[in-house]
Amino acid sequence: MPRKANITTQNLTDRALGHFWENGFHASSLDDLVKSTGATRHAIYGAFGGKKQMFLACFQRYQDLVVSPAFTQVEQPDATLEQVANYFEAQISRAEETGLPGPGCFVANSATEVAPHDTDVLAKVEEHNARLKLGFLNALRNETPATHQLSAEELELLAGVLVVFTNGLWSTSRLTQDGDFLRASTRQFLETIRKRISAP
Amino acid sequence: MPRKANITTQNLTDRALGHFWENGFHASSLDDLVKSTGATRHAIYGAFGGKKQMFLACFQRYQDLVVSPAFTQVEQPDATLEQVANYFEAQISRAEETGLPGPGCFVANSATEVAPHDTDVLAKVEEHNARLKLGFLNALRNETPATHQLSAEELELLAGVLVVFTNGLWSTSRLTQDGDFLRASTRQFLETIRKRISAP
DNA sequence: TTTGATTCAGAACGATCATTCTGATATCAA
DNA sequence: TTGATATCAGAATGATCGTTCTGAATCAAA
Repeated sequence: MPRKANITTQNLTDRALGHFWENGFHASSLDDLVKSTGATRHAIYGAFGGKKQMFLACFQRYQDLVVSPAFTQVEQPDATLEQVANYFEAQISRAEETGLPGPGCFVANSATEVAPHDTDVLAKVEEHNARLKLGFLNALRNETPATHQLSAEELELLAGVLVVFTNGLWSTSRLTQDGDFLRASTRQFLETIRKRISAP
Repeated sequence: MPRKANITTQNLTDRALGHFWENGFHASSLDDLVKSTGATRHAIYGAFGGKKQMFLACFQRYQDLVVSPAFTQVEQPDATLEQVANYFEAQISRAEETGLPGPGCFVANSATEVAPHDTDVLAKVEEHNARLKLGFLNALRNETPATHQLSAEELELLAGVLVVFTNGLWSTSRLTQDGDFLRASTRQFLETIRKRISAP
């Protein structure tokens, strides 16, 4: 049992998250993490076992801290595209407060940089994308009028399209400094989806 | 003037391109590049001046070798969404031949990994995205019926949506081994766009 | 063949990487 | 206070990084 616990494992994770989020895995050195967390190397290795495990802990923390609070509304049984729009707005305004161009999405960044070469990260990324797809599908179903225009397969594909767009959007948020552009793109996209699933 | 030129600068670039494309900038060491090109360090530094400049040369080579051949059809004055679909199909089938999950898009990868921390790469990424947007806008205009439903601003935003989707799609191609999923997603997306710009 | 420039393979370099280790310091039970 | 333990700051370690350098091999022109 620890005698002193000035820095908890969760605090450590919270402070490291920002650095991994912004710089990715390879460009985040242990020195950087020591500086940004204020913890000693000993503490980091004691808490996680290594840089990689620390990264995975930050991944999980990101989902709990950033993804879930904004996305649970999409997963509600009665959610529609309005909740999807709220989810996008929440993430865009958060990015604006932090400053654009921003770090984008921790998961999307990991998907391109780390996941292709690391099965652990790949599994977590796919789990995240599956969650997004399920939530989007839920909203699409509720939005679709009773007289379905689209088959179940088409609806599922559309949910996948939403996931693809989402990943592209957070990628864009690493480059643009214009939050309103992200907002307008999202609105156009959702308008397009809405027209697609509405009755002709 | 060189006495011996077994390996030209272009050959060097071609061979390094694959490694940077798959592994990104940070995870591609000089040792890796020496091995994958078959050239000496001396040759690499003589031809480019450093790892970073070599990366930029590969970036340009990627555009000439991969992007332009598939995208010029979208930039033709009479191009429509059919050419856009052909562009996607060309890239997806190329990825399938190379093997999925694949390296995705060199530019999209660089956009998340390198561009936020390097102004040179950022400029090239933005240039690429601007080119895509212009081409997509061209196709959207030609596809739109004479009695416009959408304003010029909306059409431009839609072109931006296409760019966002594109980046998300190539990101997905780094994770999935199912080319038909990419195809189906693209088809659904383009169907959605088509319905959006068609008369009601 | 001799010469002089060029490319070669690979060693050398200083910096930095992730990881481990070492005393000194701080904390708590007694 | 004392003694045991946990955390501290930072040095040590071996590996690897990007870059430069060295001497041998290779070439075209004399």
